[in-house]
Amino acid sequence: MYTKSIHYDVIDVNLAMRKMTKDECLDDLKHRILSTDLAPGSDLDETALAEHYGISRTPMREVLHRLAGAGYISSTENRGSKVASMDIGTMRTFFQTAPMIYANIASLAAEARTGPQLEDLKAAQRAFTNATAANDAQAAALANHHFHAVIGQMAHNPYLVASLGRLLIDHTRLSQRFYRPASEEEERRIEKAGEQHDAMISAIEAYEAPLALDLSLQHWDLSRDRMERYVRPDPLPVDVVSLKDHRNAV
Amino acid sequence: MYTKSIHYDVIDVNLAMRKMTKDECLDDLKHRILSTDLAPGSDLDETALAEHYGISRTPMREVLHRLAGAGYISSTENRGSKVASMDIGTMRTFFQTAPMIYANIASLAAEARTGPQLEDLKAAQRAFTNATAANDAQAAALANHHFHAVIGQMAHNPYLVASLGRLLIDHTRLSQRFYRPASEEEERRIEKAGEQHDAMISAIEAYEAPLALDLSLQHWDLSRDRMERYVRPDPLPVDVVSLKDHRNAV
DNA sequence: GAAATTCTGAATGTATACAAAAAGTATACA
DNA sequence: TGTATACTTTTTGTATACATTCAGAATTTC
Repeated sequence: MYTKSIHYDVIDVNLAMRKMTKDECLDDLKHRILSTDLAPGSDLDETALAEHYGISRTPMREVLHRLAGAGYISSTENRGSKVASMDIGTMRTFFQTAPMIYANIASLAAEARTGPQLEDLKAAQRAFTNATAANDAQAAALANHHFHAVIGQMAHNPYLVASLGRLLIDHTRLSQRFYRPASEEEERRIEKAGEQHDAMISAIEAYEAPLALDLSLQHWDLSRDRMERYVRPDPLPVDVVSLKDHRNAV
Repeated sequence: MYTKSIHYDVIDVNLAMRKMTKDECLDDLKHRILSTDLAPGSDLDETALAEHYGISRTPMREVLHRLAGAGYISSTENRGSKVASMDIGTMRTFFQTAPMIYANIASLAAEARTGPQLEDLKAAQRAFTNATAANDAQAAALANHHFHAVIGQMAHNPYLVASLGRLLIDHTRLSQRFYRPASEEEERRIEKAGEQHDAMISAIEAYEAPLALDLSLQHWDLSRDRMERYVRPDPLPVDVVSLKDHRNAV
């Protein structure tokens, strides 16, 4: 999915494009929402979107309903759709819920995974490491999303996968900027996330459920650290004058 | 919702009815699926349904997509929709997942509930006791569904509610026949379920999260017992002859 | 007679015209 | 100036005709 990702010039985003199929349209909108290219809370005009994707309003509306069902957008009767918002309440709930779901999903995945799914997972991990190596933050976030979605498939639990899908939407949007290392320390953390992915693959491959669970919790801790560090960064220097001097000195 | 429930003669189910609004259609289909009036796995013909509800295919398709998004039905491209199936694998997963979600939802509900929601919950419980008192198994199952859905709203956690919604669909369908007591013992169990509901209401009202969690686990145990008893009933008597004698003696 | 192929029909999928609802704008009036 | 109300515009919702797809029947071929 993320290897054959759809590419088109960002400049062209608001111009009509050659007839896209309904599924491509669905995938493209998902990617644009996950990458926060479409900001949380922004309005979606079905006529404009239909024109943009070169399909009529009927299938466009169907796509929007599917996105609403999966939690990507929220629609109100007679008042259109908007990209799912991410307010402070959502974030709190997210941090509260994610570890439990992730851990259980990982454990179930290690119990129920199939061979082909394992190959998918390894492919997703390759895409992830490629993206981080290329410093492509957006691709890395999407590849990470896909990696965890595949683990969800492995878990073979439609109930929990419904939660997981919604968690991943917000997780990916939150972490959108994290894979562009701001410091050596950050770079080391991204590296570590990749290593944790590899460890999780091994545990799942060996059907070691408790280990997979434990690793996924460690992975969550790392991810949470980075999100907290982003939400609550180091405060700006108080002594602005000396900072200015320092700048001038460069 | 379950107090002003839609009534129409069961005989009329396959005849066209006076123009229903889209939302009514959605609710009616949900009820018919939850009550297993529409059996798991059965095919849904969108043309026939549209005619039945007196709306055109466009809004009918929208309703079907909404139902698919919520897990009531599953649709395949170019091959229509069918009521979500309930195979042995689904059941296993259900029993595996339900207690965790229910318990966490109950705990969160006790932390976050609002006043109006508490009133909704009490109303749902009244509907439930009325239905059991009237020996209306179907109404009881739907009222029970609503009761737990309201607790889901209280929890204020869209991630877990996505799981809960799907669990409740299967739970309600599984327990469809349970509220028609087959014995005094069964009657006592239904009574106990109602008492547990009351205890949960009190815990939630008092913001006592750990208690609500514990009560919901007890409630689950009872529910699970009854489902197991249904799936694996007492074996038929081996000594058929003596049974026959017994019957004749009556 | 069995297998493959081509029809045929019944369903789903799409486009478009029209209806209804909401939002925005201008005007009248206090 | 501020408010209310009627009108206009924009956007969403619905119906319907048409296109496409798929499953099964009929036909052909070996």
